[in-house]
Amino acid sequence: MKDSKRSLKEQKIIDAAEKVFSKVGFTNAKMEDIASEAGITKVTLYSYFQSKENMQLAVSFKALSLLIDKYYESINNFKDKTGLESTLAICKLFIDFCEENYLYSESLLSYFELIRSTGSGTNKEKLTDALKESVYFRKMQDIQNLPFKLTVKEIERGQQDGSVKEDIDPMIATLAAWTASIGYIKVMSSTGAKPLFNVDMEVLKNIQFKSAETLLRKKKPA
Amino acid sequence: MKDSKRSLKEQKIIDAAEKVFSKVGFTNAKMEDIASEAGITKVTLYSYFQSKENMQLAVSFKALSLLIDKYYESINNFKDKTGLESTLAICKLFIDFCEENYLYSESLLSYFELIRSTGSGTNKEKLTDALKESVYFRKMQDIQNLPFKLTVKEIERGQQDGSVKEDIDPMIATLAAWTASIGYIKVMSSTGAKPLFNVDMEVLKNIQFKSAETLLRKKKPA
Amino acid sequence: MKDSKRSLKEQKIIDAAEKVFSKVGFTNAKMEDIASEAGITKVTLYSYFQSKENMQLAVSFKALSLLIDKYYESINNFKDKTGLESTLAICKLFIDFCEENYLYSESLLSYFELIRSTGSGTNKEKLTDALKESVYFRKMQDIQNLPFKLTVKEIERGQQDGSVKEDIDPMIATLAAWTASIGYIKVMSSTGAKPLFNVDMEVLKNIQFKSAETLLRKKKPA
Amino acid sequence: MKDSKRSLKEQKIIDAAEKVFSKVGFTNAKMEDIASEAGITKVTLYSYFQSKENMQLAVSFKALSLLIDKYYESINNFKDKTGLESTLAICKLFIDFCEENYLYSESLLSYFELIRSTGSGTNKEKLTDALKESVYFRKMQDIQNLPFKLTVKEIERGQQDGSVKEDIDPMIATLAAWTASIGYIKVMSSTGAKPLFNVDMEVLKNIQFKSAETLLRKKKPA
DNA sequence: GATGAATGAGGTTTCATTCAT
DNA sequence: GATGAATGAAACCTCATTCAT
Repeated sequence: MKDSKRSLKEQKIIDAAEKVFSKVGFTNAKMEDIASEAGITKVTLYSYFQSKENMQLAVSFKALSLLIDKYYESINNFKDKTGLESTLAICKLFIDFCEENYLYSESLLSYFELIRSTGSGTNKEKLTDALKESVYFRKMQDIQNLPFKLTVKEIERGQQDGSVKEDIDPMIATLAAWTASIGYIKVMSSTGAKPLFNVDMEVLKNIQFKSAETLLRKKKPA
Repeated sequence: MKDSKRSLKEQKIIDAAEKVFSKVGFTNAKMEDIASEAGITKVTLYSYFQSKENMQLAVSFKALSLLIDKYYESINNFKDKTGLESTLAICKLFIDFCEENYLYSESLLSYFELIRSTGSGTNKEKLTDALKESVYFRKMQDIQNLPFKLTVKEIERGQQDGSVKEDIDPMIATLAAWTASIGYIKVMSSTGAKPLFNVDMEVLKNIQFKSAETLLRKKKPA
Repeated sequence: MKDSKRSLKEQKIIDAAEKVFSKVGFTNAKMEDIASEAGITKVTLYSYFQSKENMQLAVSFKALSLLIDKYYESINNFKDKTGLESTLAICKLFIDFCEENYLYSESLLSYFELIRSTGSGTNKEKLTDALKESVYFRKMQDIQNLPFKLTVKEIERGQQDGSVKEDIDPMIATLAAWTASIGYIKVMSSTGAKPLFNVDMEVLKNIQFKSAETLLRKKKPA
Repeated sequence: MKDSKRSLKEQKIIDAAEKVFSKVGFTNAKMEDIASEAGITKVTLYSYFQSKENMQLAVSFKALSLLIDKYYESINNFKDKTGLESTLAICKLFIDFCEENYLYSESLLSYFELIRSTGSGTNKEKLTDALKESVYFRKMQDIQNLPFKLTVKEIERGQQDGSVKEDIDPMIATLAAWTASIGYIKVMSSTGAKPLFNVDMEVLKNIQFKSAETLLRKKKPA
């Protein structure tokens, strides 16, 4: 099969996987169902993805790729604005992205949890050789830090153009923003976007958002 | 068997389950292994916990119970301090608790993700009748909101004693703090507490913590 | 416990077992159910009967004892009649006995199938040492041939009083009668005494019965 | 898999089951053992036969099919002989068949006992829906009456060609013959074909056989 | 002796993954 | 490359039997 054709089919399978993962969650998803959703058989599925976990990696990769594209796009759109504005735009973008694609945010999280095993004493087993050799795993390794790097760059730009505090480490700020977003997503996802305790989740989102701004914005000199 | 004795054994089993879950993760954990870790057979295990998922609920319940106990203790210790101090202590406590017991934080998260299904159209299947009827599920339902309620109460106390801003809704503040903590935990757990991009996670924790304080603390009148 | 008391309880248990065996069959019968039917616990049950199979032996023994009692009674009632009449009475008695107590006929059959293992190459395993040592097994061995012997004796009496053919071996005749009865019982039990193919089972019984008579009755000299 | 291939494998499994059932009896037979005897795994076994009971039905079906084939063959061989001769040949065939294949005779008996539940108040539970829906159960229902029908037809032929009494209901005669055979088989199987009380079982068989002949044969007019 | 709990054995099921064609 | 069948691992379940108190 021509590469392009194979690639097309691969996308179709990933789409099917997303559909199934979204509906029943990764654990409950059956390879059989993904295959039939993609209009192929299980074995063909396996010729594209060597394992179920690999499949999830593919989804993670798609998620991260999409996210990075959006980052680039946003950064480009804000290239004439301040670094702070660009950084905040990125933060908002990330939260919105996760909110709109719960599956993607879960995939990303699960990926970062997966690689956590490396080095630490426990559950090293999770990261099998088979996995490490997977195409998508290597693809992920290549881009996994990009979102952070891009954000760092914008914060640094902000520090240069005077919109962002100078006494904050850009990497720390990036992680702080990431952290706040992840937290919001997790809490939000646990509630299914329904008001929790009568609290409109939008209000909560804004608070997290403001909090990031507070962290970054340079106070105007009196 | 006397209730107390059965309860004791139940605890022993939960301990075994925690050990196994911690080592290999919930998905990879084998009932057989949990049983032998607890020094019993699989069948006996099933006579205590109707399913593997039930077992996880038991761990979640233990986690939440422990957490709530700590909440009460902290609140009691801070009863002569301001509401703000008590609230911040609770926040710290939560983060520390999760950090020290990754398994517990995961269990809690998985529980909240589980109940997310109720009402929302998708993945309702996850919440089977069998699960709903489980003792631990009902126990969880009884206490799941307590941490929030306790936090709200302390914030309200802070508003009365003048240590906490009056223009903030206590519930929203609680969720915001919870959100920040969850985010930190998730990110931390993805890294295994190793420095991420050369950033000491303790610094990140402090930022999240400060952020909560900023949200709550009433500015001193000039 | 006094022997008499123990014996009484034993009977109560056997009664319970019979009830349960009759309702769901030996294989589907649960020790638990037998115990609760007898108003005791499973372990107590085991203190009376070392195994489920032993229990069936007890039922078999009760069945055979009852049958033998009836044989003696009938033989006594017919002691002034011819040997043929007495023999036929016994045959009828056996069929009626089995018909009225399907469970008993099954128990007897299963006992004879059980002992079949002795000596023959296959399924020797069935007859475990534990079983051989069982009280009821030994009791059965003591009386298992009595019905045959009693029948043989009546046939011999018939040969002496001229009512039964002299050229027939009494043991063979006995077995033939036994065989016909067993066949009838088996077929009957497969149909639950409902007409089979519109044939009234009573007619069938009579045929079997006549057949036995034909086999035995000495033709009157012309 | 082609139907023929699947069917072939099914036969292989049934053969394995027969071997195991014969050796240790249905109750003691382990699915695992049947599987390994058939050179497959337990799961594959289950993909062919939904349950152990189903497997027994399959054996019953094979037994009945074989028997029916023999019936047809015999009837064909005797088509130029009298109806009586053909009928007696069938009777002999049945007895020989059971004698040579104890497992088959047991299977048939157990099948007829199984369906006995229908209608009668007790032990209806035995006949679960799952069983009723089994392919082999339905197959059995389709052919279960064939042996009787074929026998009836031969008896009727005998009545027409003057070899069989006219005053006997063919169905009753059929059942009588069946009954005698079953009885013989049961008694024989209880003894393992060893002489019982020093009686050669062959003699007994002959008696049963003669008895059938007596029942059927028309007396020659003087 | 009586009891509740535990055990061992094996039937049944589901599913990711692999094999043979 | 695609397919139906098979495998292995493990969840889950029932029940006769035994243990500990």
